[in-house]
Parts: sequence; C-alpha cells; structure tokens
Amino acid sequence: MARAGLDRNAVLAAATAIADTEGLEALTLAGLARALGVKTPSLYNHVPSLGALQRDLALAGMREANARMTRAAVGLAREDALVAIGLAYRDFARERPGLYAASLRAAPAGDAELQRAGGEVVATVLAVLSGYGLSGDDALHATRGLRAIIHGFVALEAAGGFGLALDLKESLTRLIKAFGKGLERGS
Amino acid sequence: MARAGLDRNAVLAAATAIADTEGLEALTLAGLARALGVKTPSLYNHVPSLGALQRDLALAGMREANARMTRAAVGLAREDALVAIGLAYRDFARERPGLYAASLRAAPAGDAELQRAGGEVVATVLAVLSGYGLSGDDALHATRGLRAIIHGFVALEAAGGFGLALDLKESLTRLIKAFGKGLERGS
DNA sequence: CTCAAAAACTAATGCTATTAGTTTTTACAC
DNA sequence: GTGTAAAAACTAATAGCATTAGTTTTTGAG
Repeated sequence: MARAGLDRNAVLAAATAIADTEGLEALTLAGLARALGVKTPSLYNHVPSLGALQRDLALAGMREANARMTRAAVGLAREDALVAIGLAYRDFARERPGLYAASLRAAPAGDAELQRAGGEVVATVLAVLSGYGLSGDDALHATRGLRAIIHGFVALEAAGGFGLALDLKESLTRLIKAFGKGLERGS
Repeated sequence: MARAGLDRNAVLAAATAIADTEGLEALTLAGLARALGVKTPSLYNHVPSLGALQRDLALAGMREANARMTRAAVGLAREDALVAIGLAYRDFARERPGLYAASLRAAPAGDAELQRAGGEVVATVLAVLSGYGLSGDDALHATRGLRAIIHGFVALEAAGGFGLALDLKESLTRLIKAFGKGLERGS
C-alpha cells in the first residue's frame, strides 16, 4: 500500500495549512486524512486525538505570535515599541488565521506548556511597558490594558466587526498611541 | 405520548439555559431534546437547525448586551458613561456566558437582523462618545477603540487570560478612564 | 363530531471521532 | 542476505451528532 511516510510534524504542517486556508472549524481528522492520502485511523499513529492536534496548533500559534512581537520590538522603545508589537500581532492574525484562531480557544488550565507560552507573551508586553517606569500594581494594570487593547482590536477585525471603509491600521495605531500617552502621567 | 407543549420560545429558553450553565459548546440538539423530554427530531417543529438556534442566541445576546449598556449609561456623561457601559458589558459576559459566547461567533454577513443588532451596539458607543465633541474620522476611530478595549478586556477575562490576583474591575475601570483622558485632547 | 394542521414519533442516512484488531512495510541485528 | 520486531498503514466496528422522510397522534376550530 506504499507507506505514506508521515510523522507528527508532517501531520501538524498539513493541519496548519488547512486551518489557515479553510478555517479552523474546517479542520477535521477525516479531511486531514483525505488531504494526506491516508485513512483516518492512520493519523492516530502520529497524533493522540483531534483535541491534542488543536492544542498543538494553539501552542504553535502562541509561539509564533510571541516571536513576531519580540522581533518587531527590537531596537524600539516606548510608544514606537507599543505600536510595533500591536501591528505585529495584527499581522500574525491576518497572515495565519488558523493558528490565530487556535491560540484563542485553547484552555491553558492544567497545561503547563501552554501556560508557559502564554506567560511569554505577557512577559513581552511587560518588557515593552518597562520603559514607562511603572511599578507594582500600576505595571500589572497597564499590562492587562495593553493586552486587552491589542487582543480586542484584532479579534473584532478578524470577526469582521468593523464595517466601515476607514483605515484599520490607522485605528489601531491611534488607539495604542493614546494608551501610551495615558501611561506618561499616572494611571 | 402526551404532547410536550413546546414552542419556539420554550426551545430557545431551554437552549439559553444550557448555554449559560454548561457552556455554548455543550449545546447540542440531542442534549436539548433530552432536557426537554422529547426526541431530537421533534425540535425541528420549532427550530430550523442547530445553526439557526445558535444565531437566535447570538441575536438575543446582542440585544441584552445593548439593553444593559444603554440602561447603565442613563444620566451619565463622558468618563462616567464610558466606565458604566464597559462594566455593564462585563457583567453581561459574566452573568450570561452562553449568550455572550454566542454573540461572539455569529457571522453577521448576510443577516440583516443580526447586523442591525450589532449596529445598535455601535450606536450606543457612539452616543456615549458624542459627549467628547469628536467629529468625522476622529469619532469613528474612537468608536473602534472603545469597542476594542471593552471587547478585548472582557474576552480575555472570560477566557481566563488574566492570571493574577489583582482586581479585574479596577483594571477595566483604569483602562477606560485612561482612554477617556486620551480623548480630551486630540487623537 | 369531524377533520385538518401541528407536534410528536420511528427509522434511516451520512458525517464525525475513536478503538480494536490485522496486515504490511521498514529498519536493524546478526 | 535473512529474520524479526516495531512502526505505520489498513479494515471493521461503535457511538454520538445533525438532519430528512415518512408515520402516528393529538389538538383545536368549525
């Protein structure tokens, strides 16, 4: 039957491709097996379950998002750095919609690896905010705020929640800059 | 067989109850029929499909969210009004998690009623922002910004994205106030 | 009291994930 | 080279899901 020569990475790559092109909800083991030229149960030689596959996608998504954000912020500080990581995250969501969607609906509770990846994103944001000289609760509230801003904007855009023909990149840039200004004097 | 006496509203109410208590992903026609003491196909006398049911939940969710926000903003202006609608939306997400989740993943494209409900939420936000005397693109960018802030914060909180034992209501209030301050002078 | 519509039912189809058990291929030891 | 054991494919089966078709039962209006 001419072995297909799959391994875990090949399965994961094909799953990512499907999720990014056809949407995460279109990722099924049946369809994935079809795309790989194999019968569905064969996938269980490489992946424990559909849920585990989705979790792996989520982990890959978080890591890629974090990598893009840290790379974007290199050499920048304060407002410039804030805008850079916000736009980098937005680009990630636009270019890898499947990984992005997977990273959103993963349940980090009880999954150390996933929690660690999420923690690294938080650390990136915190690092960028360190340039504002915040301390204690102020820094934590600000971190939450920036994460909420970026996530909220990107999620609404991805869901098609912004109807008008008004430049989206401009909206996000303005929003982040306003937030940055708000950080310069207390709260 | 002693007719169960269902109608569309009874089915919708039971579906809402399941979604709010067990999670939207636990809402299946099979489980819903079980809860109503009826066989699955009987539901099709009242509801066209599972997808249509989810859409109805989404519509109900948007309407309730908007109702709560407008009610919360009555008699308030500027910063106070901003904070009030933000906290009202957060309460909605916490108290009606099923309706909230349904309202997020509905696809408004091609659904006039859903679009209208979404438009009313936008109108509420715009009305609150009118107190800042913004005009043209400034008002539109600001509307996007406030929606992103509120949605982002609430979504991250609902997903358990905020780990620390730091007061969440305080975080959101600070974030919205900072945004309000940013509106007072340009951008 | 009749009768037609509404609401329940049973039976069936096709999709999904998943498990069990079987065959085939490959790689490595000798 | 050859034997053997693990890995990777397979077939077959189960269970849950949404959905459709066709049938029976109940109800309410005339």
